[in-house]
Amino acid sequence: MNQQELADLFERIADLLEIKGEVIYVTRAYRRAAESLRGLAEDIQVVHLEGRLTSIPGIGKAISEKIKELLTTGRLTFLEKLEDEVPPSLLEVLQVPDVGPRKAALFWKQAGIITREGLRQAALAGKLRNLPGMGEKSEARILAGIAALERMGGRHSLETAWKSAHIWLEWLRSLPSVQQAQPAGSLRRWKETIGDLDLVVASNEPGQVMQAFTHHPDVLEVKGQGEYKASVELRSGMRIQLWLQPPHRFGSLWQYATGSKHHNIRLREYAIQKGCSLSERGILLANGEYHECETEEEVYHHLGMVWIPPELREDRGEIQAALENRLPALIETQQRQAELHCHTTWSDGILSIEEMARFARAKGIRLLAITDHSAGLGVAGGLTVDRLRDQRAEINAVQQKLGDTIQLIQGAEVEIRSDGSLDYPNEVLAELDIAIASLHSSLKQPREVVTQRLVNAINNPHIDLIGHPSGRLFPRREGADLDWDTVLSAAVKNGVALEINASPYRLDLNDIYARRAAEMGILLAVNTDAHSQLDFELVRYGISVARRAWLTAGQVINTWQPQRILSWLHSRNKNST
DNA sequence: GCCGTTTTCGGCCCGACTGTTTTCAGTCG
Repeated sequence: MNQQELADLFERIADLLEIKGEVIYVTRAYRRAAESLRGLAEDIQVVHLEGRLTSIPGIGKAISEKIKELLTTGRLTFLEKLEDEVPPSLLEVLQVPDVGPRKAALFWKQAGIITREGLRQAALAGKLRNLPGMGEKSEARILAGIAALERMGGRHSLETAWKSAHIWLEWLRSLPSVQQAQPAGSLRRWKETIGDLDLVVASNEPGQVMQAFTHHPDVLEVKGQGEYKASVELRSGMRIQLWLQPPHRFGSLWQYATGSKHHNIRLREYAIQKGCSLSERGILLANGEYHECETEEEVYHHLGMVWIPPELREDRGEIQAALENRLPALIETQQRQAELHCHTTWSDGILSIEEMARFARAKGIRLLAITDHSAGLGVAGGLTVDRLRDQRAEINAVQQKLGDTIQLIQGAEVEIRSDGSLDYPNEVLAELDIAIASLHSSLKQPREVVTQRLVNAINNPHIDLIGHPSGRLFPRREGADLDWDTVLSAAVKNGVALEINASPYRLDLNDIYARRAAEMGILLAVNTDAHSQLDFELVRYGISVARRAWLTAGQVINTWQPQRILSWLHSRNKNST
């Protein structure tokens, strides 16, 4: 059992306890522990074996005992008893919008409802309206909520969300009563996937903005609307939440709406320690005065810390670091100088080597590695050894044609076969300027097997970089169940770099392991894995993972001068021969 | 249930919005 699964179980316990009626602080403690486990980059087994469980924030005596029981027996008596008391199927009722723990308990205890379908039937039969605190409107909301749940496509990719957000922000900015419109929420923090779009607006005529927003032709339904915020569902199924404040309070609003929730809670707890109270309206000082903030910087500065980049606002130590003025100088997109992973018509790309090189150059890329697939990946039309050698001639020819405006090197994305061997023999790998090894198949192998495959590749002296290490694909394919401690240790030992694949459907390594890797001294590479010219634009998504991982430019190879990258690759090759 | 340069006990983020209420509870972010 890994920490993600443990986190899911503790969330489950929190939900069930809440329905049962446990005091809020107990359930909050379980949620805090779950969140902490999700952000843990270390292997929980190792933490357990070294007796360090209670050093994890939010995990004390009681929860650490439960973790021990789960890790040693695979079961948890406490949860089993709880599930006897509270029907677990109530968790699907809890997912219905506007149904929280109190309502779920009400439906269960007073109407015998324990499933979502049961809830739907009861609502259709008009049996909910007579329950205490319920009425016809609440009953209708529940039916609408169940319907929404069924048509909602779940979370959106970062790319989908940003494309939509840009259109809406442009539209909002075109309104005469809007002074400022900005992205907020998980979008602005560049989380891997996005639920709702959160947008914030500064305006002195909030009523006009609200009116225009809720009457936009793309709006299917207005879910809620007040003076300061509105929530709508679009015809596309996406939801948008809009927050409004006058310009002199915009900083407080933007800070609040950006989150994360855990970051805000931590920040507000800190504010209390300092004798003030923080909210989306401003800072309530000890003397009773309200300090309103026009900018986010004012909010953080007032609390005695530097402004925190949104990507870091996940309650992973950023507030302490900001107080001590030791936040990293995060990598920026425009610092990218090299692209080390792309495909051409030689395998499954859609452009020739020359076309890719020209487009890369236009994007400011000064070094481009052509890394087509090896033969083993049948679907991608991978290169045999003979074709690989032919390709070198074409790369040289294009290099000659383009002169010193861009440096081209030859690499390959070498398949790690299901038996752990590599797709090219060592003497062929040795001829390459850069060798990337990637997993594409047999990702469902048991942890020890799939981990060993990756470690074999890392141990090969000719491999420089591991491509999209876990192999995950949003939204469908889970990554391999890797033993990350083993993988990262092998990478450190061999000086092999790990890729942060920038495709919004991969984002692999993720932020948590990228941060851990960098802390261990492993080099990272942010690559787009481009198959066409448009894919070069995806770099921003990869950079967002790097920023969420607290990375500086120096830790990411792609920001290095071409000459430095070549020296690094050269030194690796020399060491191995 | 967790946690502590104001506490090992007594706290635990804060406000907007909705519906059923007539002053508030529940949900959400």
